Amino acid sequence: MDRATAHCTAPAFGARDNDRRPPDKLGALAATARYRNGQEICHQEGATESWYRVVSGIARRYAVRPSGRRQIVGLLLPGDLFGFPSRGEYAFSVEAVVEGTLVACYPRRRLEAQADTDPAVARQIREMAFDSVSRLQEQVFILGRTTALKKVGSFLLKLSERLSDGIADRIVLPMSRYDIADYLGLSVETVSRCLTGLKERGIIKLTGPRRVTIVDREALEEGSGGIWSDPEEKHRGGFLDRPAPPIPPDGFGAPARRAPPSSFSGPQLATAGRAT
Amino acid sequence: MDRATAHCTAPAFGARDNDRRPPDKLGALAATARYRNGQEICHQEGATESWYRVVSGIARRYAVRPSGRRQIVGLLLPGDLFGFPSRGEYAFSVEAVVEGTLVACYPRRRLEAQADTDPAVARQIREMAFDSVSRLQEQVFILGRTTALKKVGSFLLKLSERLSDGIADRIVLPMSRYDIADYLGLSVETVSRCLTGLKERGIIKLTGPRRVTIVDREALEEGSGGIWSDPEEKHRGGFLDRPAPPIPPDGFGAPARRAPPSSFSGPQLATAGRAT
DNA sequence: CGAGACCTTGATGTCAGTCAACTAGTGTGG
DNA sequence: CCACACTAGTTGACTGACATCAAGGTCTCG
Repeated sequence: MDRATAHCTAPAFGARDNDRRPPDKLGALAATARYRNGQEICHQEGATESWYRVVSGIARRYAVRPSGRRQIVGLLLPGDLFGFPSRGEYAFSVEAVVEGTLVACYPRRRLEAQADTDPAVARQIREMAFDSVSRLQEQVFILGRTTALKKVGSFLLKLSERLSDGIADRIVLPMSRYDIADYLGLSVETVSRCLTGLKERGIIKLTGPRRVTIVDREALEEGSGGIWSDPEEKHRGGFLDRPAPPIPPDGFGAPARRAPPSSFSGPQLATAGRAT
Repeated sequence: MDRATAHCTAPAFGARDNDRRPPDKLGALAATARYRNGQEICHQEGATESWYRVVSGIARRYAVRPSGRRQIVGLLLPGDLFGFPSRGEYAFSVEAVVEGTLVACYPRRRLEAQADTDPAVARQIREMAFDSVSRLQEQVFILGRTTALKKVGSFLLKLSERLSDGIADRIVLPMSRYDIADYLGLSVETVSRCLTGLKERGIIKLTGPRRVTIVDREALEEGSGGIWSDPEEKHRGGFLDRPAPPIPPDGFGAPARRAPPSSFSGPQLATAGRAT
């Protein structure tokens, strides 16, 4: 059985749309389907004639490398649109992460036709694409972190932001350690160690394997490294400087070296553009 | 002097548009400006009332971490649109990488108004946003590579793809090693070592610090790791298995372990949604 | 109970970051 | 002109963070 529980219901959503979206103009064309954990939603994203949107639940966009290593290149949360054409040769698959993930499926052609006639639809699609860009940039930013601890920290923050509407500090991880590892480009063991590391520093609490409570959000934010584009703002090192695991008093501690190497917007304008 | 050489000329482009884009509907509103190497194009991307588009030259989107480390989160090549609103708290700056980078600047409101009346404009903006998504996904994919060698390999491939219209195997690196390092999340030294490593394996040639010739593209592609979503396709290890540096016959060599760990589309459906 | 998924912890090896030294090209000023 | 400073790039030695390998623990389900 493929797409086992797929049942087509026309509008059927807009009811579950969980947040601050504009009134939905896309609903009319939707066919929703429910997916089980691990079930494939679309095989070659972008190659299909459909666009998709997560209504509830969570999905992952991934590729499997020749080595057998799976890489998760994106997490799709409620409200996220996916499936639009990708120019590159890369093609990713998407599958559900949590049981009963509900996905709306739109025929691309008809949606685009509708966008051509109704500017509001066009605008909404545009904004969703912008959202995608925004999220991907954040992800790139997270992946660019230097240490595993910071990656995991950033990941928790982002998750809490998107899952709990920004305030509640109790997160239920929707995915396994393996998923997190594949998402952050780490090994499972490292992810596990980082979580216990954060726990030992008193920054988070682990009440059950999947339940995380953020105790010291500020430390987490600092430790996860800045966000600010100005070198001036904020200079503390972050949670890496904190007491560290109380029992084994080894030093973590961020080196925090490397001054902006050069070619910085500064005065040296003429020297710059030579390039051989 | 800010934006030193900025001179406003109305259409002024479409002439330099370098590739396979649809006939340009956006030109009429543009004001173009030329930037020097290292010069800032926009400070808080997304916060401005303008959208930008690289006409010629190259720009980098970056943030500076509290540690002083600069992180490049995107490379903007000719044709790329940037500056659209980002939802997250992250704000990146954009500056020119090569001398004389030409950037078109559009008033956001007027462009959106035009998109509302002209579906072709709306469509074009949409496609540009999709392109952005596509490129960012590729970048995430590259950043997810495990080894530095693979990252650099992927980077070269992507660059050759985008800069030389896909065929020519001679690349002129538009950026310094520092930039590459900050882009790939590596140190300069590692980037340098990787390039010489690839040279010693006979995969590329370095004719001058900024001039790279891809000798064995296939090896580069294999070594940089797969692209395919099916575990079945392709199983060779890539250039890491190759003779390796002829003089120091140490073994690199890809471990290529880790089978898809679990929770794979498999039968365990009921267990999944528990989360505690 | 046993099987299997999921998670954690420990020991060990290795890749890449760090520090340091060196080369080369370029612009500056005595 | 040459000394000097500065930037870009390369290479080597050392070390530390993370992957890997291995073992054990917990929970759920059959």
